[in-house]
Amino acid sequence: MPERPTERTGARRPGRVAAPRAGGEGPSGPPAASPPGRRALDPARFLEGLNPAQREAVVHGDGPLLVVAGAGSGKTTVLTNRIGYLIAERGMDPDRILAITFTNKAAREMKRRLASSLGPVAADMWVSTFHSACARMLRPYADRIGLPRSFTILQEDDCRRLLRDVTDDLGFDAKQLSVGGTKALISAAKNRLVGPRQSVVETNDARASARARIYAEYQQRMRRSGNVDFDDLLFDTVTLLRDHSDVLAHYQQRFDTVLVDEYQDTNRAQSALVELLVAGHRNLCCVGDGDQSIYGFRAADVGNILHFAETFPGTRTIVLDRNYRSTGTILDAANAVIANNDLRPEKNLWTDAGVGRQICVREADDGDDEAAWIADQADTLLKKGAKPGDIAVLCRAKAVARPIEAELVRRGIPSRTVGGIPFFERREVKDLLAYLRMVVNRDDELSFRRCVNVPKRAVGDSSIKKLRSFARSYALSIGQALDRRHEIDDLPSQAREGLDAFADLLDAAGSAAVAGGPAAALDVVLGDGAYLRELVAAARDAEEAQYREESVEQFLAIASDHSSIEEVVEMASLVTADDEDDDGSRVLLMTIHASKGLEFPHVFVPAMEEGIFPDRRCTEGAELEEERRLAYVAITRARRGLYLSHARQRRVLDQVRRPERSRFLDEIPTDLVDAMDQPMAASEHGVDRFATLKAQLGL
DNA sequence: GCGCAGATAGTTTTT
DNA sequence: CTATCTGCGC
Repeated sequence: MPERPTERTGARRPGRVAAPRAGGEGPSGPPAASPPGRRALDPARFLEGLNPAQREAVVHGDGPLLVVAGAGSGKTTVLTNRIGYLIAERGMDPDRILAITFTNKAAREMKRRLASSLGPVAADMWVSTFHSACARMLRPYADRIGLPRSFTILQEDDCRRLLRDVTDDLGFDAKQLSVGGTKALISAAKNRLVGPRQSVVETNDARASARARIYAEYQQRMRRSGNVDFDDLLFDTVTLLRDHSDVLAHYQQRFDTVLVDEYQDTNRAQSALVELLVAGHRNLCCVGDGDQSIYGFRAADVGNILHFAETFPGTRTIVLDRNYRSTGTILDAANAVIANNDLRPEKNLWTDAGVGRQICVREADDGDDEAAWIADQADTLLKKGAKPGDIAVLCRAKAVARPIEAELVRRGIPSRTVGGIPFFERREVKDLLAYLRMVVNRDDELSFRRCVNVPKRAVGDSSIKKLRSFARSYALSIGQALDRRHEIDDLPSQAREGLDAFADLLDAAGSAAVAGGPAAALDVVLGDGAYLRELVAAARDAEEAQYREESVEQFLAIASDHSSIEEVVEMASLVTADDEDDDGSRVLLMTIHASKGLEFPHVFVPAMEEGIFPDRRCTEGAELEEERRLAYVAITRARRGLYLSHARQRRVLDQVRRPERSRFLDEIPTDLVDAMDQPMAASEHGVDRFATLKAQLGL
């Protein structure tokens, strides 16, 4: 049976004790056997094994609390233990705690830990990403801001498709106004809480003002079809709370305390949301590290955390700078690199874990040589007893990972690229999702266009165009136009029949969903097998056909796990990362961004070259500092071994380049680096040392 | 309205 | 290099 890509909360799993670090755990009986009821919780449990600073953060009472938590300083422990302590010691109602994380993965991990220390009550807590929390708060009141409550959330590529349409329809040249650029501009505007109107006012140059007009039209069409994009979730929720004091009051009273993880990565919209929610009681605990702010490109504002105490007067600030993760050498390197940034928090990570071994820096001939070297090193580590899951390759950009993965595959080293092809981005899954969306929200024009003729129903582009222009001339949504299709006279009869069949199918799927849930609705959609036949026919080979069929099966399995179509659709929109379990059996390849919050015994960072890392567009000012923070994040993922590499020659965009080694490499003190500046194999495994020496001597 | 082939543009990082 | 788009013939 194929592994399901998602998993719901681990609340029902038998729990382990939330292990406080630093092995001071007595033999005081295993609570694992029966998760304790709330009454039975002993607050002291949440302080066990914590250092003084961590303890202080856990027991802090009312009022704003900022925990500046360096990498590997036990911040997740502090956050979860604080929640446990609030419940156990202060009798706080789990149902009235809002904990916000940045990624689904982090949310899941926190839920898991809470479930194991608190038992079933943990399931009542709101532990979610900003985007999920917003969707949840927004939906019941969506009509207040002119959105149907059945609004659906658009994926990135749907947004782009819509933007392309808008760009064309307004008569702009897509070559001069790239969709990507426009999307970035709109996204930045929304994240700074700038609406279309203000955006038009703010611009002066021609290109930006064209984009502002596109923004306005894009927004209008989104509304008309009952859609929101990711950024709208934040923007609209803030608007809702700002403009509707009764709703604001409701949510302010709903939550007794709010906790936010990774606060350095919040943007203006997110911090505004938090400020609104806690304005009454000011019970807010934010955790973060300015040095790990790596989402500036997504409008994150480090200022949110750097100026936290000014925004919330009376803030208690606690710095966690004792690192429990890495060796002294790795920390020294990280500290040395980040010290080159101007704007940063007051802190320096330290450890008493010992120096550890030196950092290995390898200069490779080219990308292939680099990949071979990494595979060699990984192989050696495995032979010495490391598990594949102890090793991670962290890349600045996804493209860098490809040749490395290929090499690992060639060598038979099990590996997995995290975030490769997300499940919900697969074509067949998107097709089926479009059907579900249409059942929930018939006005969703993009979904309509996606599935109306899949499988073929003789409703081609020109028929869709007629339907759209009919809709436009009567100010109807696409769903209303569909329902009044008989009033359109110039539709070919085949298309007419196709639309009839389509509308009937949606109705049938809708009733099936009411009776038997989302899986039943999908059964109706898949009904006569036409879709599957087409899917298989379109596949290049048998392998692809099977892969696609499996996707459909998996999607059915996911659907049958949910009680309503709405739930499936929302989950699919919000869960983006692929959630396969890491069972430690594979070397992981991922972007540095994706690695935040994780740790590995051995970390490789390839392509440490000017132009790639730092990226060629980010070589000065604030952008360079963000690149440097990224390097800091990468380095601090490593527990024991750190392997940095660069190549003298690299093919980028099919061009051969000869990049300089990254300045970040030169910011690491040379005494921390393997003395020979040669393959790790040299010092670590005697065999290769002679070969290297001989090569150097020209023998 | 459909399907194929060739062109083509796009590549930082993600909820 | 590769997913997506355009244009052409059917």
